[in-house]
Amino acid sequence: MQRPNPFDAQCPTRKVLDRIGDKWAVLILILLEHETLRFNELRRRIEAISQKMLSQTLKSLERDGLIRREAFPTVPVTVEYSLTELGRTLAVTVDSLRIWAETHIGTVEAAQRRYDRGAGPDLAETASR
Amino acid sequence: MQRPNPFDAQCPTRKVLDRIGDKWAVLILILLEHETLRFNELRRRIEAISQKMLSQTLKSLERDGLIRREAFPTVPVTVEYSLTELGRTLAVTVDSLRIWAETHIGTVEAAQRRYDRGAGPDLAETASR
DNA sequence: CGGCATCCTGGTGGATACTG
DNA sequence: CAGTATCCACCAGGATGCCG
Repeated sequence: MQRPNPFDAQCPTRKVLDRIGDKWAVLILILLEHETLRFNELRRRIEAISQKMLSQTLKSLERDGLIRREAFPTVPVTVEYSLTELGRTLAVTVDSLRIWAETHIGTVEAAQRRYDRGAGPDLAETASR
Repeated sequence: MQRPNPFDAQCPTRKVLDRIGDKWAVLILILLEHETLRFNELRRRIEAISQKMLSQTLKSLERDGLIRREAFPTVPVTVEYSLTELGRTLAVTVDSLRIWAETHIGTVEAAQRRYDRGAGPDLAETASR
């Protein structure tokens, strides 16, 4: 079988990458990694997410088999979201991104300030050829 | 110092996460992980990216200190892009995402088909409380 | 509580043309 | 070759209102 090529726009692997590209999805995966949460609990935890985006993101994560949705017929209704086994493996991987971000945020911000200060940071770039 | 909280919209860590959320950025990092490339080479490799998005993405990656841009005064001008040390560490992390995607794409697609088939996949969801 | 339907806007990104 | 500049269409996503 041929190796998936994420640089091809049609590649299914690219679709997965796009899904991860969704920042809300990433945050939800990280949150659910350690506990089961209800809809409004998620809403409160993720500052500034609209309920539209939350419900939309939850639905596609469920469709992808990454999270499990359980509804309990209480009044009012109670709905719990948790990771599936598959989701758990992705959450671990994604969490390493969060860790990278937390670790290197300082370096990145310093680079940004340097870049913003001088339009031409390094003059060594005019090497001969 | 207080732990960065990516669920707070203002958190700088979230900004990094958002950057990774950019699918083009991810693809560029992966491409540059193993070789230095010129502008139009990148353009050819990443199917369907517009030159606007490419140049825009390259610029912000450079600003973040993740890639290095070197221009050579040949005619016509030659520009090479490569990863910085910082960029290399991120590329490694991001690459694990690509691997996850390639590994589990089959499972995800199966889950999607199951979900799309029956609107109510599992009936066990009506547990008592 | 946990959503869905509708409406509406701003900003993302494509297409095109031009330049050093 | 490696971009920048301009214009513009589209739709992601916020706001609001309603419902089981």
